[in-house]
Amino acid sequence: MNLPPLCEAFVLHFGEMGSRWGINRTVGQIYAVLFVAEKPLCADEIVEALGISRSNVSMGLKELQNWNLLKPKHVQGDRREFFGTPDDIYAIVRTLVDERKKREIDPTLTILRELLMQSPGSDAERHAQARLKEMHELIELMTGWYADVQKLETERLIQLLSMGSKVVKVLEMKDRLFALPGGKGRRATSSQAGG
Amino acid sequence: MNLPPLCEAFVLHFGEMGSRWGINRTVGQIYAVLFVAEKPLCADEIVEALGISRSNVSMGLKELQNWNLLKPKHVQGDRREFFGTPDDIYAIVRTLVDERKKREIDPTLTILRELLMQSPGSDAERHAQARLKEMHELIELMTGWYADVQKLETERLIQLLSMGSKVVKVLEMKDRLFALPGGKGRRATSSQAGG
DNA sequence: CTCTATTTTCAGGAATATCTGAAAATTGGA
DNA sequence: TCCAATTTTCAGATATTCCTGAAAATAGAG
Repeated sequence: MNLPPLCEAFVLHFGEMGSRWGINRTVGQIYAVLFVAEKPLCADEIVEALGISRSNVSMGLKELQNWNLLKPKHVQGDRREFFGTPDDIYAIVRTLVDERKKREIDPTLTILRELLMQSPGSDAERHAQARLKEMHELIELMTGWYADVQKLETERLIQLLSMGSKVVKVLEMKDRLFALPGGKGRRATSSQAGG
Repeated sequence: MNLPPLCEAFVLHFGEMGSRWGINRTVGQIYAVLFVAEKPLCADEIVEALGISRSNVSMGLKELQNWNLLKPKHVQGDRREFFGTPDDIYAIVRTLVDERKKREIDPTLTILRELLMQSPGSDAERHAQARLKEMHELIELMTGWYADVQKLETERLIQLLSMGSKVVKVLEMKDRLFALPGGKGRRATSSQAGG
């Protein structure tokens, strides 16, 4: 590997972490190199940096492009293609989450819905369905939250995350100010997000 | 595989998804079986259900126990050990996130902090550090949010998630009600969560 | 169109990860 | 203590994933 020590340390760690996330170590390393690079790199520069084969880089870049994680760039009068990562790290995370959701969560929701439609043929299946229903509702709750929060501009998102659970305090305050007739027990257990 | 069709479909899908998450397919299947089971199962019942070797089940269960994802149960007058999953699916997700954080995020934060302490020896390293700083701040923001939100009781958590980005509306309202002297520009860009 | 730099593909070898059966270890009861 | 049921370990077999070099495909310049 042919990188400044600091970059190398990061690249190695990132590759390692990637491999715990079902991402090919090399692909993780390629992304790490591009992430810390000062400017977009071409395939051969990545080969040079990581000391892996050209074909491996090609496959890795293709994989990353399938994930929408790269910004390709063409240089005038140069036939090679250069690649960088988005400057905005929030954009990167949004893409990552979107893609993982598309590949893993959405198919799971589909299966769960299919299985919940079936009429159970035994107590075992009835019980399984009850469990799957819980899972389905939880996933819907979380993806619903994400879909909503995803629309926020970064500034607002940061504000929201910085607040953490303190928003609950604000909500309580709101509830007190505009006290509902029903008193404190505004339940939100089921999947409805409520208008 | 020896399971009711509905369970089998779920188990297969879950194993498949697990393997995309860096989790051994079989381990995922074992958890899926336990998740939908009506009662805790012993190792041989899992062998029977999944059609895999006894030793494989043993290793899988050990793995799941390392993740704190199982509820072991002993039956009076039976030497075998039985395993179930927590009834509360929110508890399961909390454990999952906690463990993943411990294994993946925390070490990453450690590395990032180490690298940010170093004095850059070149422009390349200086630029890399700037990038790593962005990443570090983002991760701190997210883990800070999680640490905070994690403390909420499930009921409150559901309420919070159900609101999604609507809390931002509430925050705006709060800001209007208690208008700060400085006007609208309360910035929250840096890592401080603000008391 | 031709030429050449560049990228992509892919068969097969290398490296990892997973799984199994057999043997060892553990454990609770007699 | 000893015994038998149960669990765990682990070396080697199997399966999967990853990587490479060579060959094919692509694409821009002339």
